Amino acid sequence: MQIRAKTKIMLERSGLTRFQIKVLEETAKIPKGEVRTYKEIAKAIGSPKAYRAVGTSLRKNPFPIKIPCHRVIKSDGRLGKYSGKSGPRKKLLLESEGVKIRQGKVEV
DNA sequence: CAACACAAAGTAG
DNA sequence: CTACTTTGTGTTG
Repeated sequence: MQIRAKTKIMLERSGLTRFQIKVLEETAKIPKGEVRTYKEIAKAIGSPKAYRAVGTSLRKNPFPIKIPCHRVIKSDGRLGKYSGKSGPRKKLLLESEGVKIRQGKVEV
């Protein structure tokens, strides 16, 4: 699912930064059944070291409807804090999309 | 300025 | 292997 020009304008208008827009676009481009690491996202938007900023941005997730943040994981295959303690949501979501989990890690 | 849904390399166990 | 520390980046409070 790709973000449309209209949506982008909407994002900018929502008070997001350029960095955010790119993060959201990249995240929205992740195909079903696949995952992308924070690092890959950061690299894709031009700041390979801003992986942390990516996480911060997704955490604030302006559009949870359009942005499947559960497809964004850590570089070593772990899910990250999205799963947290409130229950295995990220894991279940990913598994439902065809991503296999191996002992807390995404299948490599 | 401090914290954060991170990464990588170093040290310690 | 896990856990903790430091450095780097951008957003949030």
